[in-house]
Amino acid sequence: MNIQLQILDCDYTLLNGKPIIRIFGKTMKGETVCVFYDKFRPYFYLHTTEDLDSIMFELEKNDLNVEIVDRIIPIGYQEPVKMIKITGKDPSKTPELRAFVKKFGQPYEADVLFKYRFMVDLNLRGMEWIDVKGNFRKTTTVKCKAFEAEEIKPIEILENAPLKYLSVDIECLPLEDRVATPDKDPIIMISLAFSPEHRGMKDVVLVSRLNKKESGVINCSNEKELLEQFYKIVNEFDPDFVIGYNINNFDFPYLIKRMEVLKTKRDFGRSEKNPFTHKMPQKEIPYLSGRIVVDAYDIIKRDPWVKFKRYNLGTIAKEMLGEEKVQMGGPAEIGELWTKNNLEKLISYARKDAELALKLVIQKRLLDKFFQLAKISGLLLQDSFGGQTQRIECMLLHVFRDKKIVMPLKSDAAELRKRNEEREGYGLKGALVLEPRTGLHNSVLVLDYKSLYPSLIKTYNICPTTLLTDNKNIEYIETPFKTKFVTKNIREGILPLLLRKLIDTRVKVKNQMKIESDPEKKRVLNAKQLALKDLSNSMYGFTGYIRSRLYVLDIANTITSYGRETITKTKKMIEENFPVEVLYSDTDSVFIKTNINDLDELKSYGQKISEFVTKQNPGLELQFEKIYKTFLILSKKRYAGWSFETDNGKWKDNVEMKGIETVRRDWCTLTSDIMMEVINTILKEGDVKKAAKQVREVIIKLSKGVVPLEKLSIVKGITKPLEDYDGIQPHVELAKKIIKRDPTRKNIVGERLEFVIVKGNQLLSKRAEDPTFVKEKGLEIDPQYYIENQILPPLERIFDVCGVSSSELMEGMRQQSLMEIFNGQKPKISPEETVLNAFESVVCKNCSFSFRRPTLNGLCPTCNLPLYFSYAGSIGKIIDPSIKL
DNA sequence: GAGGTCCGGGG
DNA sequence: GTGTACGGACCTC
Repeated sequence: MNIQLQILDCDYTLLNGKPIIRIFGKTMKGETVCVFYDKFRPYFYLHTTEDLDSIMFELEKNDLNVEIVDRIIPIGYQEPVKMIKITGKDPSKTPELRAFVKKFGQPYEADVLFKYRFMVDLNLRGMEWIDVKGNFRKTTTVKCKAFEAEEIKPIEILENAPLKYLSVDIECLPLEDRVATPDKDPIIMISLAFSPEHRGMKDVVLVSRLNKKESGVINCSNEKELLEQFYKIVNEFDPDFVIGYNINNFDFPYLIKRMEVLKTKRDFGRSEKNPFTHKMPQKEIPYLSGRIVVDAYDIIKRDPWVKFKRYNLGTIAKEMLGEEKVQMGGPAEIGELWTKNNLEKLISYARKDAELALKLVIQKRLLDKFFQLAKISGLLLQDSFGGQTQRIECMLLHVFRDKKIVMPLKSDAAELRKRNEEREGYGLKGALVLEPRTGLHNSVLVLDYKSLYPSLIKTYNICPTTLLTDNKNIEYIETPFKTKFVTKNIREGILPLLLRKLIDTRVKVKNQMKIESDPEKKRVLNAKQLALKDLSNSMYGFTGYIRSRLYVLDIANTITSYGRETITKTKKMIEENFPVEVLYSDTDSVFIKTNINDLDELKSYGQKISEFVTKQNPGLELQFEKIYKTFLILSKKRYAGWSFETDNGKWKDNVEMKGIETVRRDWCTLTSDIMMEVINTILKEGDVKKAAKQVREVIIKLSKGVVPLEKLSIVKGITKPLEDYDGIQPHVELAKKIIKRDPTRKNIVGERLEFVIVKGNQLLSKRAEDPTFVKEKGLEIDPQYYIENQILPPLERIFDVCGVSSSELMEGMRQQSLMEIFNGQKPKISPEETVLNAFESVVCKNCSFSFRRPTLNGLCPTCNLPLYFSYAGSIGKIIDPSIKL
């Protein structure tokens, strides 16, 4: 008979020293099935320059199955060579075998995980569907139905099987004055949330104490029973996904340790595999066979597109779901509520946390992109949460197999050392970032190359497999880095081929998206195109990543050098053919200053420039990206702009900031507020003087002590016992004071302390105080600290490039009394005498014509009258034009 | 700015 | 499990 399954997980077990592959999957009806397959053996390749026959003889003597095959070595363009394919019996013995055969030559693919060896060979991919021929059979080794396979084939089904999600959150009780440690401190509650409902429940809280009966709560007589109940429910519900918030780093390791301590069953995966964490030097990663562990925290934190100030569940739930956690005054309150048997709040707190983690994953569709990454790359979903390297490796393995190319081993310590040394001497030169013309500018166009590196790889056939290392008489392209690659006519590189497929598919998917009306299907398509984009963009990094299996520094350097050449040429081409100036450029984008004010006109001008450049650059496409009506650039990678982009034909504006942090953990909200205010004034009103005034007003408010304490408090966490801190830090000193004042508050490790700096003669760090304490005692804050450490440092650079020095910004602050500054006016300077130290343009006051650079004789070409420098709305002389030219 | 170190989330 | 985290912020020189 045949069954069809969606692949959730894959591993193997040994039976009589032989491996049996297990594929855990789900049928369209929602049945969990484990497919057993015993016809697959571990193997790898050996390349040697010695006599093949004698080595074969030697290997056969050791009871190994050997065969001579033709394979291509991927680094450097070359023809296939003879290799020995060595087939073993037990995958776990492969490292031994690999070490043994190293004396005969170079092994290939001898460190590919057995499950992936199998999946690649049968062309199977995580979350994809398989059609299996075979029969159901009885087994006790897995907890679901078992199916003995004769034949396994991939099939194309777009839908997902019905999947089940379980969210888990534990609460524990620190017994002593320290963070909860699993070898000593008990778990008091386990909260579970189900999707779909389990026996009519959408959630349940397990409590390790007998208490009054309540719906949605299961009382257990002790912690051991609590763990047993948990085990029972997980197996009954049989989830495909086990979800949590920071579950990888906290809940799971803690649970496992407690189960060990209390000697309860721990195999809550779908097989009886017992230790279900991989022990790694510094970290254990939970792994449940047959299920997928999903840590919402991990996924949200790693999203490169959305950044949050903090990643605790409270902040994330509020920002992403608009929901609040149940308020709890830290671990101390948990202990207190538990001791006083006041469980109502504690239960709702636990219940809410599991619910929030579940909602994040399901409502925010956190898994969509990973489903697609698994389907495209071939990784199991569980492994798709990791880094880019594994994804590329897996994709390459699939293509390499088709093309009879072998995958090199991962680098060992010696190889890594060598690469590190090579890097130091030889280096990997990155992208080109041009020195910007700092200051405030108007009417700036942003054009950029869409996927520059992937396009370059495709266009120039850049790949380890096409790199020409010796002088063969063959058709090739020489790159600006002086490396040579054979042309596509000779052999299409694997990276170019993969990228071509990824990019073409992405175009197709995006077109499908446009005509798709079903929002559900559209969402899946969108996840797919995002996954394709992620994969295309990470291809370049693979050749330059130090632990890469295809580490070829020359290739990484070739790509970046092509990038640098492209952007340099682009700038030149634009400035030579259009009356504009390229203000700044980073990697694949150019910022162009124009004299056009109308948005639509600017856009079509931008398009005209990009078309012009694109025409002269085969394989590459420069695109109009957006307009900055005003653009303030401080330095490389640090700028702000008032952006205008079209959305369905309408202009949408936004104040954007890149590299300028307005929000930082170690800044108080007053700092963030004033930075935002200043940048907005400068960008939207073009009024630097007004912005400076806004700063002076804040300084005056600080001096008068009228700024609310909430705006001045800084938050820092106590992460370790106080005696372990070396230097003196404000929040640590405050912690000491707090304990001195209130000895019952011993458990301060792990708490986040809020503090303000107050006036006094002591060292700064000794003057940190709790805001509530400051209010109670009527203490005064230290304005000098806030001005010098919180207000001025982030603002100085902004005003500096706008031509206002920090002494001007603080003008008179030290000499005059505060009231005088508050009321006083700056002396008036006639426009002709204004001194500027940067300029935007040169203007003629007579005909109002403006130029980008001064004329040679300093006179207006039409009126023959002296020209003036214009900057941020004022006209005047320039202090030292050579600096800014 | 290069290089080294600490830290995150969780209770 | 054919294994051995990671990326960013911060500090120091």
